[in-house]
Amino acid sequence: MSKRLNRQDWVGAGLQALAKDGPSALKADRLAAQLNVSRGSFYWHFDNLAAFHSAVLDGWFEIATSGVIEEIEKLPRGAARLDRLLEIAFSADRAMERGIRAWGAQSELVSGRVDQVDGARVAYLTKLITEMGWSAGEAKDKAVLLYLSNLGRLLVSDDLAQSVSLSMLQDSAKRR
Amino acid sequence: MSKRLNRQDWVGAGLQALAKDGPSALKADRLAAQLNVSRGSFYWHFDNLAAFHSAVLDGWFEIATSGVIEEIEKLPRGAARLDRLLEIAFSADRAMERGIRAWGAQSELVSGRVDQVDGARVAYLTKLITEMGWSAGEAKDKAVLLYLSNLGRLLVSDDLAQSVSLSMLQDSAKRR
DNA sequence: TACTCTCCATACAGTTCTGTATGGTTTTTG
DNA sequence: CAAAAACCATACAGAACTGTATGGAGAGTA
Repeated sequence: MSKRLNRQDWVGAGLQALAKDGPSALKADRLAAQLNVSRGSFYWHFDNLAAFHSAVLDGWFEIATSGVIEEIEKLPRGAARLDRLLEIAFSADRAMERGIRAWGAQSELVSGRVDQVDGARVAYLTKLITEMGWSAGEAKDKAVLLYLSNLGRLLVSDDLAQSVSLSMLQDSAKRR
Repeated sequence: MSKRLNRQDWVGAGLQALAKDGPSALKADRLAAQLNVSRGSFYWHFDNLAAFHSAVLDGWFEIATSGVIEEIEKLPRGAARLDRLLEIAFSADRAMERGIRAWGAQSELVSGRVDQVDGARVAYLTKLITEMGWSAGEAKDKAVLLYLSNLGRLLVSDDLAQSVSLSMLQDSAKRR
């Protein structure tokens, strides 16, 4: 019944496990059990755990950054872009973000990559806010606060996260 | 030279290790090596790992919440309280906060406790902002955004964290 | 059909941990 | 000082992993 697996299947399972159970779930052992295959399959697709981890990180990078920016850049320049970006960021997978950050707390390599992503996101956000007419300095400040509060939202309980609305975030970037 | 250890020593070492290397450092094995004793000591002070973890969590709770609120409550009611609270929150141990959240991503028990702390902090912050003359609704919104942006700041790279100043946060709660 | 990739199972050796059992060594106290 | 309490070392059994080696089974291709 269950078909044969490829690299993508393993990476996908890794991302899912990371979101659900944290970085300690990123083991060949457990993933194999969950996918109903033996570790033989794992070690065919990946040289070792480190190689697998690197692939998972790449998978997240694609989902969390490249993919999003590509989508935004298709929209016409203006308020619509910022709206869409905030919408995407606001509804991001909280468990995933949690898992990634947790992973970063235990691996320099991962945290370096995460910091890089944070930087890129803030830079892009700053650019969009600048396009809305704010000065460079104001835009940077607004972008940072906006990003940090949304990031905080992603890392906090469902309950607390739901007490802040998308419009509350949008307002902080638009109101003059 | 190195004296004999008590429970507190172990808990302290645990908190330090958590901040430095993440939750995967919370092992009897490694901590013992680091403290230059054998695991015999560990298992004399704690029944098992779970008991130790619980003690570490209690230690964090004390530092991160009770201790702070006690200090604030000694100050006269008014703006000074909010200032001091934000000052403390702003300069909190980022590595520790990272470690705790990372731990929470892998343990329901821990994340439950963390959510509880988040709730208590936001509630207290709301109270202080209300005391400054804002309506209940406005105060709650301001408190949440303020808390989330500072939390985000604690979890992000040094570089990004330093791009937001304490006064930027303070302003968002004070400006009319 | 035969050959060749791609994918997987199994068995083995080795590492890093947990928890228990037992006995020894300090430190405190009556 | 003697007994008790607090603290620690060592040795053992076992769980949860990693990585390697080897022998297949399945699907595509000449």
